Amino acid sequence: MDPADWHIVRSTPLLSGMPPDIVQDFAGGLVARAYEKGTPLFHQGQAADAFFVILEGWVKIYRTTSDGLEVVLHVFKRGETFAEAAMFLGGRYPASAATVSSARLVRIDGNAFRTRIRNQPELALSMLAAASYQLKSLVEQIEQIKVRSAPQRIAEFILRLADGQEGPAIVDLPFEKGLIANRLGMKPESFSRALARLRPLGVSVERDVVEIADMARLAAFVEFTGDDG
Amino acid sequence: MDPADWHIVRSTPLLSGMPPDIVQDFAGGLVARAYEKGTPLFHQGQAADAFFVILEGWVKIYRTTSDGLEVVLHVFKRGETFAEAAMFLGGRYPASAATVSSARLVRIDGNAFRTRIRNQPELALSMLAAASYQLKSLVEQIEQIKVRSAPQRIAEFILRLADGQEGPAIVDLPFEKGLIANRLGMKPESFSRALARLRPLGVSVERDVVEIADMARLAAFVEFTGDDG
DNA sequence: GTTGCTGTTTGATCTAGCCCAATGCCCACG
DNA sequence: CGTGGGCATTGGGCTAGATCAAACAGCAAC
Repeated sequence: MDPADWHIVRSTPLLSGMPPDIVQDFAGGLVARAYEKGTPLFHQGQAADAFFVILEGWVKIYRTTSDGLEVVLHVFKRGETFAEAAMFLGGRYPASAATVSSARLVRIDGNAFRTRIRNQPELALSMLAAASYQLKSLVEQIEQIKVRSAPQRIAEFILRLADGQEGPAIVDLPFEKGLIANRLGMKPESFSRALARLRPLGVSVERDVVEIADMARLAAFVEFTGDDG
Repeated sequence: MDPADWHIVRSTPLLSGMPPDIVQDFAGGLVARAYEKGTPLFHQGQAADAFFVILEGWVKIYRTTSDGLEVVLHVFKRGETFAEAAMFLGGRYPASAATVSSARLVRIDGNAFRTRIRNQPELALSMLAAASYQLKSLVEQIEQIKVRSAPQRIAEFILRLADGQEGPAIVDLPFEKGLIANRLGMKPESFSRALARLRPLGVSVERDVVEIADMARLAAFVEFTGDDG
């Protein structure tokens, strides 16, 4: 854990509310570890005894149905924490997690963290904030799956990647298209075609590099129910 | 608030973790109130200054999109609390709420509750439990929308209503079919047709009463991806 | 270079569920 | 006891996206 790593850990929504001395107190125990792409971190149903901070790379949260289908619920990125709500309860993970790129993570043990919280009510407040943020994001995701078309969902995804840029922009797709497709609730073939359908809106794709002529146009497209034009 | 009401309030997951004396302490402030069917309780974007306990009736949580479409995220029933996570943060409600039947609710003020929590870390733990339960339920909902067919989602809904009964069973649909349809992510027409398609599995419908010949058969149907019979 | 693997694209077909519209059923109200 | 307004069902046509299948590109190992 070098200083840059520390900066990331301290700036997560979960821990940023933590008094500095408590964070320091944590310092000794935390170790960053590198994972290869595709490493499983935990499985749904397992005892939830830890949560994670991502220093580098991407991690997917997914569920496997009884007949082997995989549904990706979320893909977390550098600087985000995941599994904290499940861990906190000391129950079981409701979904599985695995890295989707090579990654560096910090694993934070649940027991240690829980006992700290009992003495630090303010910590619980940050936990609640984090949980509630997740809640909101899931709520939004449901809305999107239900009311947006495939191209709109992709457009929205790209907008998020470009994160507030204006005018023309270039973004890299951070992981395999098949995974993005799953995350957006569609099949890889549909993703490919839907992405192609964004070309008239000034979106061109070369391998995993996406070039957007005008962000505003894309944003407008996401908003409209797309009856025509 | 008669004793039966109290029993309900005390047995919510959120408050059951609360020490009895604290609950007593609350007693003075709480008032049950009756609402007509269709009464809005709060709107998305409003300051989240309270949460609710349902003593009687049903409440829907929904989002209205920019073009007026409504997506129902959840329908809560008697004995459940809602909006606690949003309230707790003191931020804004991420969705709207309205009664879908005549109802009796207890409204619990956020400020009062928040200050109590600061002194009672254990309370925060129950809050977290509640939040995490919601999280899990949303996660499951996303999985269902993505991988289950319309008839399967309905079957699942019925199974939940019948809550563990075995063999033959009879259940009442608790509110309008259109609302159930929305909650399950489909149109009323689709709901009607999909429900009819469950007849071969021993499900018959008469107005809002559903008769199931064999719960096990329905449960099996939900599991299989339905490639064929 | 060749082989093989994995991920992506493209094509052709099929279908679940949406849209639009009509009709029917029930209950409330005069 | 009629009549009107909500909800529910039914019908027909349509389109988005799934499915099945094949071609294709990049990359690693040999």
